[in-house]
Amino acid sequence: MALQDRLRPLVDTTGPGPRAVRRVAGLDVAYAEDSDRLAAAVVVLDADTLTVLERSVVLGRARFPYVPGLFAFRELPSLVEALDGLGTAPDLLVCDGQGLAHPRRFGLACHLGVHTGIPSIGVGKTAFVGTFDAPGPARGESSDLVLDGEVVGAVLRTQRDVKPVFVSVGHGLDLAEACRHVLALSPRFRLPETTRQADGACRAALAAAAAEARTTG
DNA sequence: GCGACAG
DNA sequence: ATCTTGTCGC
Repeated sequence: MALQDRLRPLVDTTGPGPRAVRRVAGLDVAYAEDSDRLAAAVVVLDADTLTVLERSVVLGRARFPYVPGLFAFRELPSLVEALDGLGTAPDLLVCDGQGLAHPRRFGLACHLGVHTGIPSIGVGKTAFVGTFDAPGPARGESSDLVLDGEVVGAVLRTQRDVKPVFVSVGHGLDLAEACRHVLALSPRFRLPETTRQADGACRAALAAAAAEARTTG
């Protein structure tokens, strides 16, 4: 927690934002049911066509338990390894989890953004902190996610009549721009294409590793 | 003190 | 996160 408090001042919550977003990366981690095995994936998509440009997946093992508020210490190490395996650095990171919508305003998206220096966004499937009103039913509508009287994120409807996602700034851009990107990345499904691709990649890798281990014995 | 709690 | 069982809709 002290480390998060120390790094928190390094977060840029306004930024000019990434100049030109060409390569957008989705990051996610999958865990083995039993054992501490995990697979971390970073999938880079063309921001315009949303087609996959590159994938980087690493197998590893959980070295930190899941503790609400300290989530980055569990997933960040493996995600950084996967990022290092990329041929070209992405222009934007879309993380599975929260950014500023965190008890100390330093969720996984902030941590990854500060660590890499790459603009980042946090997209959570459920709320972690804060209060909010339900956003309107239309795609694109949103409401403020408030914590201690401060707007720490947005509850954004990416598909009509579908449960909204929780968007918060990670690093290097503002909330409005973050929501704009998330919406552009979610033309058809609730979750951004980046998140969906990363989720599929790490799960596939974990399954492949299990099958290989099974064959090998 | 008790319950909640990203993934 | 992961599992389970069933339902709804394209």
